[in-house]
Amino acid sequence: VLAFDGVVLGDLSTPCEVFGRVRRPDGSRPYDVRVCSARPTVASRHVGLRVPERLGFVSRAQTVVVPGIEDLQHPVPGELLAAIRSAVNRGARVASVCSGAFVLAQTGALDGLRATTHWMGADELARRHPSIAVDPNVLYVDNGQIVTSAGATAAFDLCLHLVRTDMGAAVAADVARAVVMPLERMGGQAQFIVRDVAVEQTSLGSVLMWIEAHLDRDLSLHEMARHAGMSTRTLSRRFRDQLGTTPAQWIAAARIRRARSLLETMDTSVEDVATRCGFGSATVLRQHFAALVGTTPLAYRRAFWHGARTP
DNA sequence: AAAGCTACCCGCCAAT
DNA sequence: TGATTGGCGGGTAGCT
Repeated sequence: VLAFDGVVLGDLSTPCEVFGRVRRPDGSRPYDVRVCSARPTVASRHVGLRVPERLGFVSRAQTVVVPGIEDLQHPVPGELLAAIRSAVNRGARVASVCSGAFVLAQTGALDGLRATTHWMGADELARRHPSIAVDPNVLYVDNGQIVTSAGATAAFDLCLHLVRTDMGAAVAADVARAVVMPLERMGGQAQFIVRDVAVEQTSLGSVLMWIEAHLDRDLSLHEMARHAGMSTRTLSRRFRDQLGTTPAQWIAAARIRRARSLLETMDTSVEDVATRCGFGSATVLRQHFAALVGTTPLAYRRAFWHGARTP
């Protein structure tokens, strides 16, 4: 992970946290995360940092992360660009976060590729580098060797995506839990993952959408498998391999998302919400709600209500 | 809150 | 031969 004067602190710390917490099933750590900079200390907006590794270490990295810069007008040191460029040339994987795409673009590594960056900077990036196809509407763009991601929190998605391609979905799901990935993305992996071409092409993409559309039904593993055209055993395996969860857990998370949405906008009883989400009873809803959201349905409604009250 | 019971999950193995 | 699938069974999480 590169550091430099004017680095965006969150973009720097997120890869450290995510990759640093990854564990294989046997407990070992697949990633050795190092922060590298030209000089031993760098200044970020709110803090000063003492950085353990120099840029020379970049030549040993398999993956190089380029965090965002606070000021797009500030010139990027040549030695930093040189380190990135040589990493690209020897085939290392290079990923930019947020405005880090501007740094990466200056090395020429993005020329002719699709890329993304913070949406506020998308136009500027396209203006400075006309040969880059800038897409501001995605969380990240994976070109294989070169990866770019959008604003701050998309760094989580980028890192988890890389962990998933390296280590598989189960390991990625574990680390997502460890860093307390927001429920929206974690439980609702439909939105997060259906966008992902690799997964969308597999059989699960359509099954997940079918499930989402029939959440209120009593979905048994059997029924889902029949609809998916595979055995229950294979379906379970698919969930573990591609989503890192079990069918039942995934459905529960999807139902809770639906429940939250209903609680925010509809003034009906918890019992009714439970029925509409496919939970057998309000008790079951409360149990899952506590486990996934951390509160009770009514407390959640009190905090997040934004519908029209109907007497 | 307790208890019985269903169905889920996953390791294992034979078959494809 | 290696990869994938589907069935079996036991241990149990979760539902009634």
